[in-house]
Amino acid sequence: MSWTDERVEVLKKMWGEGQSASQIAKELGGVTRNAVIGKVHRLGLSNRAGSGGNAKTAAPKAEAKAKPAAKAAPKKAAPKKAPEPEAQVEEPRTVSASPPPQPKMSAARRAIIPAGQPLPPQPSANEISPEALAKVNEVEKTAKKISLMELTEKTCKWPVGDPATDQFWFCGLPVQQGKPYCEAHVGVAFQPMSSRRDRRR
DNA sequence: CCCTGATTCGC
DNA sequence: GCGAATCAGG
Repeated sequence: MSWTDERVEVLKKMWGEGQSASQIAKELGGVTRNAVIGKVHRLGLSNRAGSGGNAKTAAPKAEAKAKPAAKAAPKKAAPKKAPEPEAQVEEPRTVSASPPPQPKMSAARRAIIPAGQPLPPQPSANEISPEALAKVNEVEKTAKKISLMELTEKTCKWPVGDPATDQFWFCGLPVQQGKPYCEAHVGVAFQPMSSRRDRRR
């Protein structure tokens, strides 16, 4: 496979949307996530925030490790510094009861839900960590709001709203590994027994 | 172990 | 230019 204009376009789009390299690779097909990342870098759009944003995962170390076999001598050098001040841009999300835009449904359709997942308990917003709750509220604003049919094993299955109304959707954000929910919802779904214990305060 | 992106370097 | 191998981190 080669990087045709169309494929590059998809790459750019998805990367811009914050999709992970592996997701993009799967979507495109015929390439690995490494290829995607490599391409991303060569295209010069390594960081997603345009300006000011930094890849938080960039920590060049200058120490070689034991190589398994005869490999080239490692050269870790030229660390990049980006002294740019962060410019957090808040997007005025106008999410009322409007139908969520459905950008596109494509090859992301491959995993059928086993139908085994028990529905999560509704967030009885009571004794959950204020932080976790705040986070969830945040997330629910930016959630993908997908429908039942759109659930995959990799989409957060946290339900929001009343199933009896059309105000019902699933979070749909990328799940925490191993969990059925995204990070934020894992936070409220799985409470340490300790925290709910002495709620009698 | 699952994942993420970053970097290097032979091709 | 490409991407596997590797690295580093969550």
